[in-house]
Formats: sequence, structure tokens, C-alpha cells
Amino acid sequence: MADDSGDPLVFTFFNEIGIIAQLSQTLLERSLPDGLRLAHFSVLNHFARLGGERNPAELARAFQVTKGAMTNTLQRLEARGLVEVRPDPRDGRAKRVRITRKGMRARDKAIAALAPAMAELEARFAARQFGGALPFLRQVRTYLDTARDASAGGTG
Amino acid sequence: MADDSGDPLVFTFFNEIGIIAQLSQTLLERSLPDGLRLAHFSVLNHFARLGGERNPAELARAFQVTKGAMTNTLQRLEARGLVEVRPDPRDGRAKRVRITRKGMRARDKAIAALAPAMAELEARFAARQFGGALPFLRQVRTYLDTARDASAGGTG
DNA sequence: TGCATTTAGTTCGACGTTAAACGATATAGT
DNA sequence: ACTATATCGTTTAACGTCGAACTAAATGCA
Repeated sequence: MADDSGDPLVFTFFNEIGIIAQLSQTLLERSLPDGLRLAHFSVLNHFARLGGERNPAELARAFQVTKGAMTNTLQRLEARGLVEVRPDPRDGRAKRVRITRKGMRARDKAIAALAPAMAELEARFAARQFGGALPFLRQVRTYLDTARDASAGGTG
Repeated sequence: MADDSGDPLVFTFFNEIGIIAQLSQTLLERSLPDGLRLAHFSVLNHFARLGGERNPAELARAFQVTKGAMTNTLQRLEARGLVEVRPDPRDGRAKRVRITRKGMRARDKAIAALAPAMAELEARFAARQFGGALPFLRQVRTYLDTARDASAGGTG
């Protein structure tokens, strides 16, 4: 998906996005400790920042993945003791997920491991540039999200 | 990887990129005819635009994928008769790949199938916005690429 | 109350990707 | 010429994701 020009701008834009996503994910996971995956770290980080409990369906929606993918992620996190899962007392179909102490520690360790790469990025580009790019990216993401919901049915 | 704020800007930026990549790829593949995948279409489109021959290693570098991934892509394309592969007469290790007539037709069909979605996107955002976002994205991609080469060895 | 529809979570199969190891060929240096 | 190193393409195992099918429970409606 690299490619040069000759394609319409929209093509090139999504090409670039795709490559950045792939490269950054690979690079990130190379820094993450204990074979933690981006998906796993993202969930831990979510809980570490926002606290509280969620059910898998909420998480799937928040992270824009299918329910199946979230089931997989949570199973791995739970197997490693980074997350706790219990039945939802108010809904017999649902579960409640929350981060454990060990999960918090793993997340902190991951953040620390990521710090150098982050610093390097911010040094090279100035945080302002990332901030500047965000509004448009968010618009595009929001649009794609509604387009997805239009053609299929939500996440899962 | 959706998430709200609270994270450093760089985090949020890459979160957004990751989601856009995933959503756009899924959406795109839903429009593509005959179960064509993004990776396959990308290769066909590359040949359709630039013509000529490449070897798999060049393609792997151009698309920022490992050699193994490109082997897989090319095997599928060849099995469907969309590309032709022959030994490289000048290098006993290498191969030469080129698009077939059938491959050209498949690419044109794919382009046509994508047109409506593209039109909708351009209508909603104005091509200028995509163009405006590109320079920074390219810078980031280039940086990530060198960072990748620094920690490992190229593509493969 | 009873039935149809939605929602929560799991499982399965298919696919693309990475990372690593491998054999074969090229290339560079001595 | 010989040897060490780099490159080409393939293969394998592990992983995440999607999409679809499925069970169980909740909700809406008659």
C-alpha cells in the first residue's frame, strides 16, 4: 500500500494511513514488554485511565472491533491475570470486566517502555503537529464509522 | 483503540490512525468484487498504473510488507491468473512479476466498484482536505520506516 | 402471558501479517 | 579462487481480526 502518486488523493491518503498503522503497530509491539499486544495494552490503558467496569460489548464498541475479537483479547488478558471478569448481576447475558492490580502494573511498565519512542516522536515532530492532524482524522473516522453501521450492523 | 482523550496527543493520533486503517480496509474490501483483498487490489493497481515488471522483493519494499506476506499475496494472485510470474533471467534467486490481461480487467472492475464510495468521500470532505493531511502523514511514515530499519533489517 | 426480535458473549473457519529459519544464489573482500 | 556475507523467495508457527452461526437472556408487542 505504499505506492507513489497517480492515484486519486483519497487513495493515497488511505494508503498512507494503512502503512502508518501497520508500521506503528509493529514498532509499538516491539517495545511492549512481555509480548503484550497493542490490543491488550489498549484495553489495559483504557481501564487505567478511566477506571471502573465495562462489559465486553462496550469495550468492543469503544475499540471498534467485533465482539469475537474482544472475546479473544479479554480471554488472554484474563489468563494472564491482568483483568478480572465476573457475571453481570443485572444482566444474565452480560459480564463485567475490570483491571487488576497486576494489570495496572503491567500497564505502567508498558507506558515506561514506550516513553523513549514517544519522546523521540515528540522531539521530531512537535506535539502541535499531531494535534493539528487530529480534527480531520476524527472526522474521517466518524464518517467511516457511520458508513460501517449503514452497510452492516454495528460491531459484531 | 478508539478511546477518548487523557492520553498524550501522540497516542491519540496513532489510535485514530489505527481505527481509520481498520475501518477503511474493512469497508473497502466489502466493496471489492470477487472477494478481492486490499493487498491483492493494491498490487494489481500498482501494476496497472506503473506497468512493467517487478520482483517480489521490490514489491514487498514498495508496500512495506514482509517478503513472506508478499509471497502469499503473489501466490493468490497467480492462482487466479491475475499476475504472471517467471524466473528472473538475470538473477537465479529472483522472479519477475507482471500483471495479466485478466488482472487488468479485475483491477478496472474493482476501481469501478470503488467509485461510488470514493465519490461519497470526496463529496463529504473535499479532496483538498485529504491533500492537506498528506504531507504530515508522509513525514510520519518516512520516520517510522527509518525507525523500523534501525531496529530490524528492512522488510523481511 | 406468549412470541418475535434484539442483544451479550462464544466459537469456528478463513485470511493476512509478522518473525524466524532455511536453501539457493550473488556479491565483496582477501 | 575461496570464503564470508548479503539477498531472494519460501515455508512454518503464532497471532489478531473478520464474518457468520449459535446459545442464552432480555426486550417489545400483542
